[in-house]
Amino acid sequence: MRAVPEQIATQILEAAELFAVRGLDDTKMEDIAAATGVPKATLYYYFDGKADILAFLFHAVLDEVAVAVTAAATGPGLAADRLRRVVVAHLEVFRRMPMASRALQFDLGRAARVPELATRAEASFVAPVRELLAQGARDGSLRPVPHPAITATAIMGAVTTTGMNVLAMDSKRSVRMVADVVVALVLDGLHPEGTV
Amino acid sequence: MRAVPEQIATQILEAAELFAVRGLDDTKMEDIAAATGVPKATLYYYFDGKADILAFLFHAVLDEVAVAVTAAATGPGLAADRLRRVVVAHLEVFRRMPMASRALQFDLGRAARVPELATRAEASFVAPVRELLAQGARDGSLRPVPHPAITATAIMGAVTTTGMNVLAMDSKRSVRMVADVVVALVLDGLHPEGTV
DNA sequence: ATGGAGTTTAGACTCTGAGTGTAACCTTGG
DNA sequence: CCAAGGTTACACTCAGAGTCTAAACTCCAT
Repeated sequence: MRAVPEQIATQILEAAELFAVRGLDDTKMEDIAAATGVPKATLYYYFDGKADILAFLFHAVLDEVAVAVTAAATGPGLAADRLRRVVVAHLEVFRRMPMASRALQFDLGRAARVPELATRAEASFVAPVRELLAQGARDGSLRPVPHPAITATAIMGAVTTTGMNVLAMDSKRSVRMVADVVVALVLDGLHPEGTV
Repeated sequence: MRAVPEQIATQILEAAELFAVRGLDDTKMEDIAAATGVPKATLYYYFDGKADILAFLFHAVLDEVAVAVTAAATGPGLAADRLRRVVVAHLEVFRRMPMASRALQFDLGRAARVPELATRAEASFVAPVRELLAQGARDGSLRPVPHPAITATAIMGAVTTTGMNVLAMDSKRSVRMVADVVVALVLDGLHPEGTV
């Protein structure tokens, strides 16, 4: 993949809906050319193929997540507060880039096969949350957990699944409300008050 | 899709690894024929095409989940105990059918596009858990939540993501241990003891 | 201005692989 | 023994990804 000009990058992002609703396979290069206004030959000039265009899109989403999550995770305050802000920040990406998020979910397998993308997904969310769990155990704002990596994975699953199924699919739900539900689950659990 | 003979069904299940590691597109009908020992023409006799074979595989996984989760959800005991058993039952499927689970995750988009499969996935997990949340609020074993559907979605995300990334990918982790971690997160939350 | 390097595009081409169609062969119950 | 339906080989069509070529254009640096 060559350095992609601004103009083309924007077009691709805006055409994310193509991939989101039909998936990579049912999207012809000519469809992409038509939707973006970038001729097929030019697309091949910049990208190594159809999958490479998708990878570019995923890259953009994961960058967005990485930046937002890192900022939230390394900000001020107790670990528990930062964890809340991490969840909100991640969920906001689903609202900001619903189509690209859906495309990512849609062709997840293809993304996972590009090792760099899988690593980046891990680094964008699981690693920061795992670190936050350790800090929370230290500053007393979070209960120590026996397997932070697995707990972090579970939290990521809760966030991405709600982000995907609720925020990216239905623009009427507010990010704040969904975040409150997820944060309440993750921090308070489901046991009735005073039972823990 | 015609009624698939036992023999062929078993072969397909066993060949799930093909789809799990390469995805549907990079798997040729000839690959499937070679892996299963079922000639290409015979595959086309029983299935409506490549995607239909994948749908059959997904069907098998979701049936497994639906049966296990329903049994756990409708068993005896308080809602909180049943919720724990639901999580364990669901996670056990990832261990029992790791390759088919990975295939499902891999080509998730394709599955979601087949409406019947999407509905079935919803009915297999989200609906029972949502119902359990309502029962738990009644029997006092679970805290009432403002948006049970979203909470149920978040729980499903936590379970499927850990099942996928931990159990289906790495056979060394025990289902019991992973289930304990997820259940602790979902029931107790991360707040330190006595804070809630 | 001129030449060269890189960008952009059209269009024709190759090649892979999904899916079809046909006909042969086999198996089994009546 | 026949008929119906299961099973298979093989040859075929067709869509679409990706390649190649060459022309046109842009933007410098000399």
